[in-house]
Amino acid sequence: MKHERLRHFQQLCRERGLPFTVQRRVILEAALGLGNHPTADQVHEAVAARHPDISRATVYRNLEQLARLGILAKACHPGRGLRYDRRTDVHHHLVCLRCDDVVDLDDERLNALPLPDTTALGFEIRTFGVELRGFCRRCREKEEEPR
Amino acid sequence: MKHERLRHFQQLCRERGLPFTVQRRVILEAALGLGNHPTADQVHEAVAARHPDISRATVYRNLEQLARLGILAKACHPGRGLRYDRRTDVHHHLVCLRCDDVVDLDDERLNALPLPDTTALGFEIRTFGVELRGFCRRCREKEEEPR
DNA sequence: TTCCTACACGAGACTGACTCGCGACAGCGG
DNA sequence: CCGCTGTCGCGAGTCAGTCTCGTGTAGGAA
Repeated sequence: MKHERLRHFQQLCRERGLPFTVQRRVILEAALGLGNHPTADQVHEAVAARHPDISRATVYRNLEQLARLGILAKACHPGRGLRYDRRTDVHHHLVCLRCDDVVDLDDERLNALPLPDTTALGFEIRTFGVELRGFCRRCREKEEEPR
Repeated sequence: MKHERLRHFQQLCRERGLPFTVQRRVILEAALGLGNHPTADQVHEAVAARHPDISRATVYRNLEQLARLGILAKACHPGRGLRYDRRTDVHHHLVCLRCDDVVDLDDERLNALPLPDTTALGFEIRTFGVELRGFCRRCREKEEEPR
């Protein structure tokens, strides 16, 4: 599975004329090998264990690149880069994958979502929200191909 | 509506024996007055316009407090404090409101969610995920009342 | 009203995450 | 093997967020 994604990545690089560097490969391998949603610095640490000469900036640049190509996803945890929302009721977010803008959305059907039973996990659900990811109007208008 | 939430806040402070300071009130007003998901620094900026003597640390402290009391919600945007997710398929997240931990969840019914029509907004949905917020097992076990 | 105490506040230094600019270097196509 | 183009490593810079500590103030008691 890891292998398959490496090949996929290599192919994408070729298609877009991006050099397939050693660093890129190592960084992707490390990211795939790490479990639950690592930060860029955690990936860097993992990379540095075997390749101490790969710099932090390179790791940041390449994770960004990998996310743009859709080989990795971005996740965001609360705790850092935090924002505050004056709405505390159930509502949803449209998140632009290109410009990172977020706008609120109300939708009856999403509000009425059937919540899963998480008691087996010991998790007590208090509230929820759906994150719809895609491209906003503005970004679609300046329709450049994702670099 | 703003007034009502201020009263609600004042009442909560009283119940928990928290001083209802001028700063707290001003900060809440500012946060309610700002639109789409301001950062702590944006709130600070808005506050500073009329109250230049309110420090940044105070704004941070109080926003945190307001979120704990449930008067504001935390939202997180991609862009900062970013994490990378090796899964690019549709899956969902359990987010603990106390310790900010995030774990993956798979659920057939959530995967089959009826997505709303956002063409009127010019937004093109590519993927989505449901964020279930609540309390994880570990935090529920050290069941202290939320301060 | 005045006093008391616990908590909150302000200032500013500090930490750690992230970015930028630049000269050197390495894929890759020819 | 050569040259072009984009990437790399470095190190300094920026910015968000936190901590410490001495001072101030809300709110309850007298």
